[in-house]
Amino acid sequence: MTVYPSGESGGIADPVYLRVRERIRSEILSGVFPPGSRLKSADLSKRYKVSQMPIREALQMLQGEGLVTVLPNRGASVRAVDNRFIENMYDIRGVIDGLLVRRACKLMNDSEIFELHGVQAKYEEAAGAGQLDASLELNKEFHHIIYVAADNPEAMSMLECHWGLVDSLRRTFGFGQERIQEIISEHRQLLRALDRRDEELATRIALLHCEQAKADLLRQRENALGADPGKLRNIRKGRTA
Amino acid sequence: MTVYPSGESGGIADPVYLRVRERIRSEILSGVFPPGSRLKSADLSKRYKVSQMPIREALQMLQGEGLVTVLPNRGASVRAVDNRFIENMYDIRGVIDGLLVRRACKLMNDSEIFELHGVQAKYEEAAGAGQLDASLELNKEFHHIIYVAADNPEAMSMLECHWGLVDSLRRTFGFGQERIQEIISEHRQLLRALDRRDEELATRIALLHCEQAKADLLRQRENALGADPGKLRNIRKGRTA
DNA sequence: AAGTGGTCTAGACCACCTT
DNA sequence: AGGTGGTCTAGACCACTTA
Repeated sequence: MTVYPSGESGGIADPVYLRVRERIRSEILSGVFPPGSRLKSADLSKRYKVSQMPIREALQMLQGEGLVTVLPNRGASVRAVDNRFIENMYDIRGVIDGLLVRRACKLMNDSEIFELHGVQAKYEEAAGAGQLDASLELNKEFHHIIYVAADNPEAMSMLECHWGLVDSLRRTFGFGQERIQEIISEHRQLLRALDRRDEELATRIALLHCEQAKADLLRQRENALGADPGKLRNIRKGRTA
Repeated sequence: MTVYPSGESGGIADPVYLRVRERIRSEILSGVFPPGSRLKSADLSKRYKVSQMPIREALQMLQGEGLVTVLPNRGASVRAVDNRFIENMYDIRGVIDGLLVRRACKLMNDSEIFELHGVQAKYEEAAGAGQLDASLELNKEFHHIIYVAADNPEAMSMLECHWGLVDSLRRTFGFGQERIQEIISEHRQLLRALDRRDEELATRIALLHCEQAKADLLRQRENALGADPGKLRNIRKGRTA
């Protein structure tokens, strides 16, 4: 028996095109397919031992995530995951998150805010104990509750679509020393703003939260690349594999 | 010889999955497939006389536009294009547009702003002469120049992805009497803010511009549905065709 | 346990780029 | 023209839903 974890591709993704999507994404992020390289369906077909169609689908979805570019009759190529790309992603994230938090602030009832406090408590516990997986999950849950309350499924799916990418980056580069404490503090500030129903403040904090996350991720990435210079630049605009 | 009109699917879309996408989109918007109805690839396959794979692709893309929902192993269904949906779309549009205008305000050089003035002049001319197609096109060009200058291709493609939908809605419901004059006025205000490099003001105007567009479209739609009540509610949660 | 309908495969087809 | 590689088709396969 296979169970889908409530709509997201969070756990074990059953259909081939979803599994292929995961593999391609992780291989792009780990540098197997360098920026600019072309992703030919025939190659990938041999590599993953599946036919071309699921690969096409996976590539389309990855285009939705911003990781690849697909042109009609011309195939797919890897979008460069450089500082600019990460900044762009987080800038988008920031404004949409702000939008959703603003609306959530208007629409959430007290019991939902109470639930949020509970998740935050569990998050602080897991983060304090240094459990990365659990805290990533709880962090996701924290924001998810807000997104659902904002009652804008279109915006929510945009954000959650990018979450896969952000998650992968986080698992690759980790968090800075003090970032966890900052996250906790920012979440607390957000909770306070929600408690007071202060839309302006809540929106501002959400934006700031994304700015800080962006800055931290860029720092972490800078460090990782500085320490291990060959890691993501093995080939410049090279062949597929 | 077939020529692609500069990357967008603006003109004649060659590959089957793009043509199918256009047809499904227009049939959803014209009410052939009512909200909530399931889109079965086998049915569509017979209807359009193509095999299932291009249809799958088209549905995936339409999911990206927000028009349909696709669940793994469970197929696609039509997202309700109701007031809430339109509001959500324009809310997203507003914040991303704001983001791009803010950055464009920082990054644009004088010649680009000059070009913008030129497009605006042509827009006012076409709009004054009541040329709907030309003015829609020039309006698109106006915003496109700003988006390109903002140097955030990820955000730009999100916006332009939704443009197809907005365009279809506009062609269906048209503009309100005074809306064209408002657009001209709002564009002029935006130009003035850009001339002065006033980021805050420019961002605020961009947001307002989207709010007004949203309000106008909702009014137009309300009128159309009021005048012709059966048009989009022929079936409630009905079968496919 | 059968049925419906989504997914995958292999190979043919055809658009675009190179010579 | 030839080659590469994206796209399309038909049918088999298999997951999920009905009875």
